[in-house]
Amino acid sequence: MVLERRLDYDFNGHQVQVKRRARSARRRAKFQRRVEDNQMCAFDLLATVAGKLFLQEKEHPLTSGDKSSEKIQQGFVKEECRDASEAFKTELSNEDCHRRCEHGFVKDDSKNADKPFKAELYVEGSSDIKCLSNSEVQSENCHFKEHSHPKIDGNSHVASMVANSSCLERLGAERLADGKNHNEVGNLSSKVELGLSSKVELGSSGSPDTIGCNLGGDVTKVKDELHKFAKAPVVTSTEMRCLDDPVGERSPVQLSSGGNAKLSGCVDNMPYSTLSEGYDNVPVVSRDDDENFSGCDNPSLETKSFRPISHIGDQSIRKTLAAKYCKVAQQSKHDTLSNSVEVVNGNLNETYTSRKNFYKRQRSEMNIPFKKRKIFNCGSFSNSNELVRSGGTYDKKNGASSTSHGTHKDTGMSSLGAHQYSSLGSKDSHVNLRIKSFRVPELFIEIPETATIESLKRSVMEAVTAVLGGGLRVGVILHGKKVRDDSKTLLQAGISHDKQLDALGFTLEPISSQSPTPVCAADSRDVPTVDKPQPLPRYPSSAAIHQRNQSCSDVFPEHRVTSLGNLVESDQDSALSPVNTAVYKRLADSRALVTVPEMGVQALSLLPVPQKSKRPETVQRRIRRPFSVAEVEALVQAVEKLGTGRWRDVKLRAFDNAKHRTYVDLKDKWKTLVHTARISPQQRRGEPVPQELLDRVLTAHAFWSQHQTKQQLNKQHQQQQHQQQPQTCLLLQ
DNA sequence: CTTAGGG
DNA sequence: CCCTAAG
Repeated sequence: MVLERRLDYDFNGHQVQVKRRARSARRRAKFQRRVEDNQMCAFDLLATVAGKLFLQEKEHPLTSGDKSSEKIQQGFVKEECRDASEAFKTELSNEDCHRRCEHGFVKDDSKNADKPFKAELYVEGSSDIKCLSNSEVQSENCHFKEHSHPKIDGNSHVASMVANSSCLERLGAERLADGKNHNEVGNLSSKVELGLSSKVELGSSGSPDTIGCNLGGDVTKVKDELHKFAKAPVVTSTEMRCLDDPVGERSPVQLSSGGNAKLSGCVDNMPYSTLSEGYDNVPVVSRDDDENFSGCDNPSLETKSFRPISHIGDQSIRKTLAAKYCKVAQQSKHDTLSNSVEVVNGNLNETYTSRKNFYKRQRSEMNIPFKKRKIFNCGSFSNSNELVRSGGTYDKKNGASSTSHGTHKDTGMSSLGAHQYSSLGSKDSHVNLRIKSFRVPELFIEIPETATIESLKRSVMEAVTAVLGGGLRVGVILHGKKVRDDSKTLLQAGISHDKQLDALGFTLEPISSQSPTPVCAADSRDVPTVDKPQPLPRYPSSAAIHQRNQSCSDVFPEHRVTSLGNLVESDQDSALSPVNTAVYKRLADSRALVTVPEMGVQALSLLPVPQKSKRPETVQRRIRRPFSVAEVEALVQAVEKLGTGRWRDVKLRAFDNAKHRTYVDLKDKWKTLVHTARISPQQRRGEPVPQELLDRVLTAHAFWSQHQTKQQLNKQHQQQQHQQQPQTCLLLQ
């Protein structure tokens, strides 16, 4: 990719420069000057940030007390920046990795490969543009508060970074691209800023990156949260992504670098648990410091939430990422499903090159197009939607308050949630179960930057309802084990009112996934009255949908009505894409439990994009959905029967229900299958396809190729004959 | 809209 | 997967 290459180049260029110091004194001197300049800039920036933080601190005395501000002032930014750049680099190098966070960016002139790249950060409140050289931006701790920035020129973007003293935070700065680089990631015409408070964590090496913003926090109100989210200022295009915090509480945004990124030791040393605690209930919304978290009903919660933010020290600072990609990966063993909403915006001009294509795509499927990593920023915010019910009633208050006293007994899986309530105690003892929260699996939302907040809200709502209504099934987990036998009674399964059901958990899983995808956990001491989920057929059909709805309805009756089964693709396949959710061990504290199975996210990431988008949004690339073995099997079978060249028929015959598989996809898959079959097993990637299938692929391919050739020959013959015949006729006449 | 291929 | 040229 051009962009990546270019970025790499920049980075490399920097490295090169460093290594070749001796090469040219002049160059060195130049570099030096630059460094100095950058340092100055960095300090300026820091000062600004520090000032801001200081203000915050004042505002939120609770959180004061860290040395971070001091550090910042002292210029401890270097490390962090370096980390950021490294992370960035790492990310760039990993094409498949969606997680990208932005950091400073290159405003590069391609001509100056040798020079360190310069990143420009725009800090709110400061009219100056700060320039940090790559090399300069390194420091162990950087603490920046998020800032929003107006875009300065057509291509410039704001960079905002906030780091907290705990070192955990990190953020990305938006990258500025110069006018020439339209394809650069950083090149966004605008930025959407979701004000979410979150904590940004830098993954330590080996961990996946993630940027997440935690949305609401406590549990309870998906809707509210979403609404809040919607209220966040959307400046323009950006991809936003939020992660849920595994714990179920608001979590910080995590940014991790690619597996290789070297992060400063800070992160590693920082006990996550500590952090997490500090971040609990971080307010999701706010765009700015002074903005209050309006959705909070619970005072205590509110207070709590702010604490982190205000803290310079160990709390997170909210940040805005304007960035690019952020792949969320949250999940550690403890994670729950990620529910994140991803809003992707792109630069219209760039991305949207063809309206025609856009429509085309829309017509063909409802996939979520992903613009190639270029253009978009992401902001992520995770919305942990939590539904709290007590006695069947949706209870927000409890949700909020429960958090405070929440005793979480982690049993294998932590408890996200449910607290139990006393049983009603009747003859047939009932189990009252309270599910404190559920996380909504990842959602992708595509929306034009020109869309209104209202439409954004609607889109999010639709996405959420679609998922809740028809894209999920409920799983029951007891003592860490998934209860698969749906025919068992609760008692038989070990769920009774007189037992402590600490280990009872529920999960929301994509219907298509076969592996357990715990989404949420609940713990209850009493017996749950909730039904158990039923395994769905691999190929969900209408029947499957039914089931889904039913199972969902048990848990979320309120959503049943809105289920938009149709919006959700019936993926039979299921996605198997290995979730990038790598494991985040650091998210330790999590009370949430959750293990994230592979397919979970993917299946859920269907994008409930409004069918008729009023505006063509940026064309985005569809999400990648690797073919499952079952799909391959179906494909092979169909091709064996129909032959190559009849992809539409193949589609109808074998993938009629898979809306996300177009005949072109099938054709492409066949192409890759043929290729795969021809290469050595060692060279194959992805989910291994049984050799037997590959053999059939080759056989079928050979057969039909030959067939096709013959047909063509026949055709030619016929044509020749036809041509001759008329002539003959004429002659006869 | 489908196919077929290159990217 | 995307994009397109050709039917």
